[in-house]
Amino acid sequence: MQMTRAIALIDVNNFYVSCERVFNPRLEGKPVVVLSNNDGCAVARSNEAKALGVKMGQPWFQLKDWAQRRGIAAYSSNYALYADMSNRVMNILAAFSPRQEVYSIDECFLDLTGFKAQDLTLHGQRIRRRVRQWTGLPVCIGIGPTKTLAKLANHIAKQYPESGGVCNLNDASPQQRYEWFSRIAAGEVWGIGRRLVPQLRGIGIKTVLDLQRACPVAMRARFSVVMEKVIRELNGVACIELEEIAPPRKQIVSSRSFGVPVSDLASLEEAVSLYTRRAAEKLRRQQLFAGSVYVAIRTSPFNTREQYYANGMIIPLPAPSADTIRLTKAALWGLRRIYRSGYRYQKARVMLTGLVGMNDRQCDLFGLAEGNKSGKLMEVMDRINAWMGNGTLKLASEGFRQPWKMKQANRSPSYTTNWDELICVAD
DNA sequence: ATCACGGTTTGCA
DNA sequence: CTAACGTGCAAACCGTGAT
Repeated sequence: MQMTRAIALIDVNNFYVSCERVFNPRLEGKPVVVLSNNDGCAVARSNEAKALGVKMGQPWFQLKDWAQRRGIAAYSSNYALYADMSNRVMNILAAFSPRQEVYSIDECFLDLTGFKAQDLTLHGQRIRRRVRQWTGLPVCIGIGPTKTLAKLANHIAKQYPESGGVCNLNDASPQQRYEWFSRIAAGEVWGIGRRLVPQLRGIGIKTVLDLQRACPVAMRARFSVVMEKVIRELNGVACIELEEIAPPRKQIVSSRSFGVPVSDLASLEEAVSLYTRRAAEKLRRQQLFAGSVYVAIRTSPFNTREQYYANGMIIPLPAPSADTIRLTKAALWGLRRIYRSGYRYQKARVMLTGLVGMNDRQCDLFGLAEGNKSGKLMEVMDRINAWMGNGTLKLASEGFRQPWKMKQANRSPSYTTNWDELICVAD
Protein backbone atom coordinates (compact mmCIF):
# COMPACT_ATOMS: atom_id res chain seq x y z
CA MET A 1 0.00 0.00 0.00
CA GLN A 2 1.11 3.48 -0.93
CA MET A 3 2.31 5.56 1.99
CA THR A 4 0.95 9.11 2.29
CA ARG A 5 3.65 11.61 1.55
CA ALA A 6 4.63 13.90 4.39
CA ILE A 7 6.10 17.19 3.28
CA ALA A 8 7.12 19.71 5.93
CA LEU A 9 7.50 23.43 5.32
CA ILE A 10 9.67 25.10 7.93
CA ASP A 11 9.59 28.88 7.97
CA VAL A 12 11.30 31.33 10.32
CA ASN A 13 8.79 33.68 11.93
CA ASN A 14 9.23 37.28 10.72
CA PHE A 15 12.70 36.24 9.61
CA TYR A 16 14.55 39.58 9.28
CA VAL A 17 13.06 40.91 12.50
CA SER A 18 13.92 37.70 14.34
CA CYS A 19 17.54 37.93 13.14
CA GLU A 20 17.80 41.45 14.54
CA ARG A 21 16.31 40.24 17.83
CA VAL A 22 18.85 37.44 18.23
CA PHE A 23 21.57 40.06 18.54
CA ASN A 24 19.50 42.70 20.30
CA PRO A 25 17.19 40.96 22.78
CA ARG A 26 15.81 44.30 23.97
CA LEU A 27 13.71 44.22 20.79
CA GLU A 28 11.84 41.20 22.15
CA GLY A 29 8.16 41.99 22.67
CA LYS A 30 8.53 45.37 20.94
CA PRO A 31 7.19 46.52 17.58
CA VAL A 32 10.02 46.21 15.04
CA VAL A 33 10.17 46.57 11.27
CA VAL A 34 12.93 45.89 8.76
CA LEU A 35 13.02 48.01 5.62
CA SER A 36 13.73 46.96 2.05
CA ASN A 37 16.78 48.15 0.13
CA ASN A 38 17.21 51.91 0.08
CA ASP A 39 14.99 52.06 3.19
CA GLY A 40 12.03 52.01 0.79
CA CYS A 41 9.26 49.87 2.29
CA ALA A 42 8.58 47.78 5.39
CA VAL A 43 9.29 44.19 4.33
CA ALA A 44 9.41 42.44 7.70
CA ARG A 45 7.28 43.20 10.73
CA SER A 46 7.20 41.79 14.23
CA ASN A 47 3.80 40.61 15.43
CA GLU A 48 3.58 43.78 17.55
CA ALA A 49 4.18 45.94 14.46
CA LYS A 50 1.54 43.97 12.54
CA ALA A 51 -0.89 44.50 15.40
CA LEU A 52 -0.28 48.25 15.20
CA GLY A 53 -1.33 48.09 11.56
CA VAL A 54 1.96 48.29 9.64
CA LYS A 55 1.25 46.74 6.25
CA MET A 56 3.60 44.57 4.21
CA GLY A 57 5.39 46.68 1.62
CA GLN A 58 4.17 49.96 3.05
CA PRO A 59 6.42 52.87 1.95
CA TRP A 60 8.57 53.97 4.85
CA PHE A 61 8.30 57.71 4.13
CA GLN A 62 4.52 57.47 4.69
CA LEU A 63 5.04 55.61 7.91
CA LYS A 64 8.13 57.08 9.43
CA ASP A 65 6.79 59.88 11.67
CA TRP A 66 3.85 57.89 12.92
CA ALA A 67 6.05 54.84 13.52
CA GLN A 68 8.55 56.80 15.55
CA ARG A 69 5.79 58.24 17.71
CA ARG A 70 4.52 54.72 18.37
CA GLY A 71 8.01 53.59 19.35
CA ILE A 72 8.45 51.25 16.40
CA ALA A 73 12.10 50.32 15.91
CA ALA A 74 13.14 50.35 12.25
CA TYR A 75 16.19 48.66 10.72
CA SER A 76 17.71 48.88 7.27
CA SER A 77 18.03 45.40 5.81
CA ASN A 78 21.31 43.63 6.56
CA TYR A 79 21.55 40.88 3.97
CA ALA A 80 24.99 39.72 5.06
CA LEU A 81 23.54 38.90 8.48
CA TYR A 82 20.31 37.33 7.18
CA ALA A 83 22.11 35.19 4.58
CA ASP A 84 24.49 33.84 7.21
CA MET A 85 21.70 33.07 9.68
CA SER A 86 19.78 31.41 6.86
CA ASN A 87 22.71 29.11 6.07
CA ARG A 88 22.89 28.07 9.71
CA VAL A 89 19.19 27.24 9.84
CA MET A 90 19.29 25.31 6.54
CA ASN A 91 22.28 23.26 7.71
CA ILE A 92 20.51 22.32 10.93
CA LEU A 93 17.34 21.33 9.08
CA ALA A 94 19.26 19.27 6.53
CA ALA A 95 20.08 16.81 9.32
CA PHE A 96 16.40 15.92 9.71
CA SER A 97 15.87 14.55 6.20
CA PRO A 98 17.91 13.39 3.23
CA ARG A 99 15.52 15.32 0.99
CA GLN A 100 15.55 19.08 1.44
CA GLU A 101 14.52 21.93 -0.85
CA VAL A 102 15.75 25.36 0.21
CA TYR A 103 12.87 27.43 -1.09
CA SER A 104 13.78 30.93 0.02
CA ILE A 105 16.03 32.72 2.47
CA ASP A 106 13.83 31.70 5.40
CA GLU A 107 11.89 28.64 4.22
CA CYS A 108 12.63 25.07 3.30
CA PHE A 109 10.73 21.91 2.50
CA LEU A 110 11.74 18.59 4.02
CA ASP A 111 10.42 15.23 2.89
CA LEU A 112 9.47 13.38 6.07
CA THR A 113 7.60 10.54 4.38
CA GLY A 114 7.93 7.34 6.38
CA PHE A 115 7.22 8.67 9.86
CA LYS A 116 3.90 7.67 11.36
CA ALA A 117 1.49 10.58 11.03
CA GLN A 118 0.95 10.80 14.81
CA ASP A 119 4.69 10.85 15.49
CA LEU A 120 5.32 13.63 13.02
CA THR A 121 3.80 16.34 15.17
CA LEU A 122 6.19 15.47 17.99
CA HIS A 123 9.05 15.28 15.52
CA GLY A 124 8.16 18.77 14.35
CA GLN A 125 8.44 19.98 17.93
CA ARG A 126 11.94 18.49 18.14
CA ILE A 127 12.94 20.31 14.95
CA ARG A 128 11.61 23.60 16.31
CA ARG A 129 13.44 23.21 19.60
CA ARG A 130 16.75 22.48 17.94
CA VAL A 131 16.63 25.47 15.58
CA ARG A 132 15.67 27.69 18.49
CA GLN A 133 18.42 26.37 20.71
CA TRP A 134 21.18 26.45 18.09
CA THR A 135 20.37 29.78 16.40
CA GLY A 136 17.92 31.66 18.64
CA LEU A 137 15.40 31.85 15.80
CA PRO A 138 11.70 30.87 16.17
CA VAL A 139 10.25 28.69 13.40
CA CYS A 140 6.82 27.30 12.57
CA ILE A 141 6.27 24.00 10.82
CA GLY A 142 3.46 22.88 8.54
CA ILE A 143 3.06 19.29 7.42
CA GLY A 144 0.89 17.91 4.63
CA PRO A 145 0.84 15.49 1.68
CA THR A 146 1.75 18.19 -0.88
CA LYS A 147 3.88 21.29 -0.90
CA THR A 148 0.80 23.51 -1.18
CA LEU A 149 -0.82 21.85 1.83
CA ALA A 150 2.42 22.02 3.80
CA LYS A 151 2.48 25.77 3.11
CA LEU A 152 -1.11 26.09 4.22
CA ALA A 153 -0.41 24.06 7.36
CA ASN A 154 2.45 26.41 8.11
CA HIS A 155 0.04 29.32 7.89
CA ILE A 156 -2.25 27.57 10.36
CA ALA A 157 0.66 26.92 12.73
CA LYS A 158 1.41 30.66 12.68
CA GLN A 159 -2.22 31.77 13.06
CA TYR A 160 -3.20 29.49 15.91
CA PRO A 161 -0.83 29.67 18.89
CA GLU A 162 -2.54 26.63 20.42
CA SER A 163 -0.87 24.58 17.68
CA GLY A 164 2.44 25.13 19.47
CA GLY A 165 4.07 26.15 16.21
CA VAL A 166 3.41 22.84 14.44
CA CYS A 167 0.39 21.99 12.29
CA ASN A 168 0.22 18.46 10.88
CA LEU A 169 -2.61 18.11 8.35
CA ASN A 170 -1.79 14.43 7.90
CA ASP A 171 -2.89 13.83 11.47
CA ALA A 172 -5.84 16.26 11.61
CA SER A 173 -9.44 15.01 11.61
CA PRO A 174 -11.63 15.75 8.57
CA GLN A 175 -13.78 18.00 10.77
CA GLN A 176 -10.74 19.94 11.89
CA ARG A 177 -9.55 20.40 8.29
CA TYR A 178 -13.04 21.47 7.23
CA GLU A 179 -13.11 24.06 9.98
CA TRP A 180 -9.72 25.51 9.03
CA PHE A 181 -10.31 25.46 5.27
CA SER A 182 -13.67 27.17 5.53
CA ARG A 183 -12.21 29.88 7.73
CA ILE A 184 -9.04 30.71 5.77
CA ALA A 185 -9.26 33.08 2.79
CA ALA A 186 -8.36 31.70 -0.63
CA GLY A 187 -5.71 34.39 -0.98
CA GLU A 188 -3.61 32.68 1.69
CA VAL A 189 -2.99 29.73 -0.62
CA TRP A 190 0.46 29.51 -2.23
CA GLY A 191 0.18 30.78 -5.81
CA ILE A 192 -3.00 32.81 -5.25
CA GLY A 193 -1.83 36.40 -5.29
CA ARG A 194 -3.61 39.71 -4.94
CA ARG A 195 -4.61 39.79 -8.62
CA LEU A 196 -6.41 36.48 -8.49
CA VAL A 197 -8.27 37.12 -5.23
CA PRO A 198 -10.87 39.56 -6.68
CA GLN A 199 -11.39 37.39 -9.76
CA LEU A 200 -11.98 34.34 -7.60
CA ARG A 201 -14.37 36.27 -5.41
CA GLY A 202 -16.27 37.22 -8.56
CA ILE A 203 -17.10 33.58 -9.18
CA GLY A 204 -17.96 32.90 -5.58
CA ILE A 205 -14.66 31.45 -4.38
CA LYS A 206 -13.76 33.09 -1.10
CA THR A 207 -12.22 30.43 1.12
CA VAL A 208 -9.69 27.65 0.82
CA LEU A 209 -12.60 25.21 0.99
CA ASP A 210 -14.32 26.89 -1.99
CA LEU A 211 -11.10 26.65 -3.97
CA GLN A 212 -10.47 23.04 -2.97
CA ARG A 213 -13.91 22.08 -4.26
CA ALA A 214 -13.62 23.96 -7.57
CA CYS A 215 -13.31 21.94 -10.78
CA PRO A 216 -9.64 21.84 -11.77
CA VAL A 217 -10.36 21.42 -15.50
CA ALA A 218 -12.78 24.33 -15.71
CA MET A 219 -10.47 26.49 -13.60
CA ARG A 220 -7.55 25.70 -15.87
CA ALA A 221 -9.57 26.86 -18.86
CA ARG A 222 -10.60 30.07 -17.13
CA PHE A 223 -7.27 30.87 -15.48
CA SER A 224 -4.12 28.86 -16.12
CA VAL A 225 -2.39 25.58 -15.58
CA VAL A 226 -0.97 27.00 -12.36
CA MET A 227 -4.51 27.31 -10.98
CA GLU A 228 -5.25 23.69 -11.87
CA LYS A 229 -2.16 22.53 -10.00
CA VAL A 230 -3.07 24.61 -6.95
CA ILE A 231 -6.50 22.98 -6.77
CA ARG A 232 -5.17 19.45 -7.24
CA GLU A 233 -2.50 20.04 -4.62
CA LEU A 234 -5.16 21.27 -2.17
CA ASN A 235 -6.80 17.88 -2.68
CA GLY A 236 -3.65 16.00 -1.81
CA VAL A 237 -2.52 15.23 -5.38
CA ALA A 238 1.13 16.19 -5.78
CA CYS A 239 1.75 18.33 -8.86
CA ILE A 240 4.76 20.25 -7.62
CA GLU A 241 7.78 18.09 -6.92
CA LEU A 242 10.45 18.70 -4.33
CA GLU A 243 13.38 20.38 -6.09
CA GLU A 244 16.39 19.23 -4.17
CA ILE A 245 18.83 20.57 -6.73
CA ALA A 246 17.99 24.06 -7.89
CA PRO A 247 17.52 24.11 -11.68
CA PRO A 248 20.04 26.38 -13.40
CA ARG A 249 18.97 30.02 -13.53
CA LYS A 250 17.74 31.45 -16.83
CA GLN A 251 18.55 35.02 -15.93
CA ILE A 252 20.52 36.87 -13.28
CA VAL A 253 19.41 40.34 -12.25
CA SER A 254 21.12 43.09 -10.32
CA SER A 255 18.86 46.07 -9.91
CA ARG A 256 18.93 48.81 -7.33
CA SER A 257 17.46 52.23 -6.62
CA PHE A 258 19.76 55.15 -5.88
CA GLY A 259 19.93 56.97 -2.57
CA VAL A 260 19.50 60.27 -4.41
CA PRO A 261 18.33 61.01 -7.97
CA VAL A 262 21.16 60.84 -10.51
CA SER A 263 21.40 62.94 -13.67
CA ASP A 264 24.97 62.60 -14.94
CA LEU A 265 26.20 59.78 -17.12
CA ALA A 266 29.35 59.32 -15.02
CA SER A 267 27.37 58.30 -11.92
CA LEU A 268 25.18 55.95 -13.93
CA GLU A 269 28.33 54.35 -15.33
CA GLU A 270 29.59 53.73 -11.81
CA ALA A 271 26.33 52.16 -10.73
CA VAL A 272 26.05 50.00 -13.85
CA SER A 273 29.65 48.86 -13.36
CA LEU A 274 28.92 47.81 -9.78
CA TYR A 275 25.69 46.02 -10.70
CA THR A 276 27.42 44.19 -13.55
CA ARG A 277 30.16 43.00 -11.21
CA ARG A 278 27.60 41.70 -8.71
CA ALA A 279 25.69 39.90 -11.46
CA ALA A 280 28.92 38.45 -12.90
CA GLU A 281 29.92 37.15 -9.46
CA LYS A 282 26.59 35.39 -9.15
CA LEU A 283 27.04 34.03 -12.67
CA ARG A 284 30.43 32.48 -11.88
CA ARG A 285 29.25 31.07 -8.56
CA GLN A 286 26.68 29.09 -10.55
CA GLN A 287 29.32 28.11 -13.14
CA LEU A 288 27.41 29.78 -15.95
CA PHE A 289 28.20 32.00 -18.94
CA ALA A 290 25.99 34.80 -20.27
CA GLY A 291 25.03 35.13 -23.92
CA SER A 292 23.85 38.71 -23.61
CA VAL A 293 23.71 41.66 -21.25
CA TYR A 294 20.62 43.78 -20.71
CA VAL A 295 21.00 47.26 -19.24
CA ALA A 296 18.16 49.59 -18.26
CA ILE A 297 17.64 52.90 -16.48
CA ARG A 298 14.55 54.75 -15.40
CA THR A 299 13.32 57.83 -13.57
CA SER A 300 10.89 57.50 -10.66
CA PRO A 301 7.46 56.24 -11.77
CA PHE A 302 5.96 57.82 -8.64
CA ASN A 303 7.05 61.37 -9.31
CA THR A 304 4.19 62.81 -11.38
CA ARG A 305 5.65 66.31 -11.65
CA GLU A 306 8.63 65.24 -13.72
CA GLN A 307 8.80 63.68 -17.16
CA TYR A 308 9.11 59.90 -16.95
CA TYR A 309 11.80 58.21 -18.97
CA ALA A 310 12.63 54.52 -19.04
CA ASN A 311 14.75 52.67 -21.50
CA GLY A 312 16.79 49.53 -21.79
CA MET A 313 18.58 47.46 -24.37
CA ILE A 314 19.99 44.02 -24.92
CA ILE A 315 23.61 43.71 -25.96
CA PRO A 316 24.34 40.29 -27.48
CA LEU A 317 27.89 39.07 -26.89
CA PRO A 318 30.01 37.52 -29.65
CA ALA A 319 30.53 34.49 -27.42
CA PRO A 320 29.13 33.58 -23.98
CA SER A 321 31.15 35.23 -21.23
CA ALA A 322 31.65 35.17 -17.47
CA ASP A 323 34.27 37.90 -17.54
CA THR A 324 33.47 40.98 -15.46
CA ILE A 325 35.55 43.15 -17.80
CA ARG A 326 33.79 42.05 -21.00
CA LEU A 327 30.35 42.14 -19.43
CA THR A 328 30.97 45.60 -18.00
CA LYS A 329 32.18 46.92 -21.36
CA ALA A 330 29.00 45.63 -22.99
CA ALA A 331 26.76 47.09 -20.28
CA LEU A 332 28.45 50.51 -20.43
CA TRP A 333 28.24 50.52 -24.23
CA GLY A 334 24.50 49.95 -23.96
CA LEU A 335 24.10 52.51 -21.19
CA ARG A 336 25.64 55.26 -23.33
CA ARG A 337 23.11 54.47 -26.04
CA ILE A 338 20.02 54.64 -23.85
CA TYR A 339 21.15 57.55 -21.70
CA ARG A 340 19.38 60.89 -22.23
CA SER A 341 20.53 63.98 -20.37
CA GLY A 342 18.10 66.16 -18.44
CA TYR A 343 16.39 63.42 -16.42
CA ARG A 344 16.71 62.55 -12.75
CA TYR A 345 17.22 58.79 -12.77
CA GLN A 346 16.08 56.67 -9.84
CA LYS A 347 17.14 53.14 -10.74
CA ALA A 348 19.48 51.16 -12.94
CA ARG A 349 19.34 47.47 -13.74
CA VAL A 350 21.69 44.94 -15.27
CA MET A 351 20.42 41.55 -16.36
CA LEU A 352 22.45 38.63 -17.71
CA THR A 353 20.48 36.37 -20.05
CA GLY A 354 21.07 33.52 -22.46
CA LEU A 355 22.80 31.64 -19.66
CA VAL A 356 24.60 28.41 -20.54
CA GLY A 357 26.84 25.97 -18.72
CA MET A 358 30.57 25.69 -19.40
CA ASN A 359 30.12 22.77 -21.82
CA ASP A 360 27.08 24.09 -23.68
CA ARG A 361 28.82 27.20 -24.91
CA GLN A 362 28.80 28.08 -28.59
CA CYS A 363 31.89 29.67 -30.07
CA ASP A 364 31.82 32.94 -31.98
CA LEU A 365 32.07 33.30 -35.74
CA PHE A 366 35.80 32.55 -35.65
CA GLY A 367 35.42 29.45 -33.52
CA LEU A 368 36.62 31.12 -30.36
CA ALA A 369 35.15 30.49 -26.95
CA GLU A 370 36.14 32.73 -24.06
CA GLY A 371 39.77 32.02 -23.27
CA ASN A 372 41.18 30.31 -20.22
CA LYS A 373 43.17 33.40 -19.34
CA SER A 374 40.03 35.36 -18.52
CA GLY A 375 38.78 32.43 -16.43
CA LYS A 376 41.99 32.42 -14.40
CA LEU A 377 41.85 36.17 -13.87
CA MET A 378 38.25 35.99 -12.63
CA GLU A 379 39.14 33.11 -10.34
CA VAL A 380 41.88 35.19 -8.76
CA MET A 381 39.52 38.14 -8.40
CA ASP A 382 36.86 36.00 -6.75
CA ARG A 383 39.38 34.41 -4.38
CA ILE A 384 40.82 37.74 -3.30
CA ASN A 385 37.35 39.12 -2.70
CA ALA A 386 36.30 36.04 -0.74
CA TRP A 387 39.43 36.31 1.38
CA MET A 388 39.75 40.07 1.91
CA GLY A 389 36.11 41.10 1.64
CA ASN A 390 33.81 41.66 -1.31
CA GLY A 391 34.76 44.71 -3.35
CA THR A 392 38.45 44.64 -2.42
CA LEU A 393 39.31 44.06 -6.08
CA LYS A 394 37.08 45.73 -8.64
CA LEU A 395 37.13 47.78 -11.82
CA ALA A 396 37.89 51.48 -11.44
CA SER A 397 34.77 52.24 -13.50
CA GLU A 398 32.76 51.57 -10.33
CA GLY A 399 34.12 54.83 -8.94
CA PHE A 400 35.13 55.46 -5.36
CA ARG A 401 32.89 58.01 -3.71
CA GLN A 402 29.66 56.61 -5.11
CA PRO A 403 27.39 59.40 -3.84
CA TRP A 404 24.41 57.67 -5.51
CA LYS A 405 24.63 54.63 -3.24
CA MET A 406 21.43 53.46 -1.61
CA LYS A 407 20.27 54.70 1.74
CA GLN A 408 20.84 52.48 4.76
CA ALA A 409 20.21 54.84 7.62
CA ASN A 410 19.98 52.20 10.32
CA ARG A 411 21.72 48.97 9.46
CA SER A 412 22.75 46.69 12.32
CA PRO A 413 26.34 45.34 12.43
CA SER A 414 27.12 42.18 10.45
CA TYR A 415 27.60 40.27 13.68
CA THR A 416 28.37 36.88 12.19
CA THR A 417 30.36 37.77 9.08
CA ASN A 418 32.55 40.77 9.83
CA TRP A 419 35.05 40.94 12.69
CA ASP A 420 35.48 44.69 12.35
CA GLU A 421 31.81 45.37 12.91
CA LEU A 422 31.71 42.95 15.84
CA ILE A 423 34.63 44.65 17.62
CA CYS A 424 32.86 47.93 17.03
CA VAL A 425 29.95 46.59 19.12
CA ALA A 426 32.18 45.44 21.96
CA ASP A 427 33.54 48.96 22.26
C1' DA B 1 -4.87 29.93 -39.98
C1' DT B 2 -1.17 28.36 -37.24
C1' DC B 3 3.33 28.16 -35.43
C1' DA B 4 7.79 29.47 -33.53
C1' DC B 5 10.18 33.12 -31.83
C1' DG B 6 11.48 36.99 -29.15
C1' DG B 7 10.58 40.68 -26.41
C1' DT B 8 7.42 42.68 -22.97
C1' DT B 9 4.20 42.52 -19.22
C1' DT B 10 2.21 40.37 -15.33
C1' DG B 11 2.20 38.05 -11.14
C1' DC B 12 4.10 36.06 -7.14
C1' DA B 13 6.90 35.81 -3.11
C1' DC C 1 14.17 72.47 4.09
C1' DT C 2 11.98 68.89 0.96
C1' DA C 3 11.18 64.70 -1.04
C1' DA C 4 10.86 60.27 -0.41
C1' DC C 5 7.72 53.61 -2.86
C1' DG C 6 12.05 46.70 -3.40
C1' DT C 7 14.00 42.93 -5.97
C1' DG C 8 14.43 38.50 -8.41
C1' DC C 9 12.47 35.26 -11.18
C1' DA C 10 9.51 32.78 -14.47
C1' DA C 11 5.05 32.25 -16.69
C1' DA C 12 1.86 34.40 -19.55
C1' DC C 13 1.02 37.25 -23.13
C1' DC C 14 1.44 39.46 -27.54
C1' DG C 15 3.00 40.96 -32.07
C1' DT C 16 5.67 39.44 -35.93
C1' DG C 17 7.05 36.96 -39.91
C1' DA C 18 7.27 32.34 -41.96
C1' DT C 19 4.81 28.59 -43.72
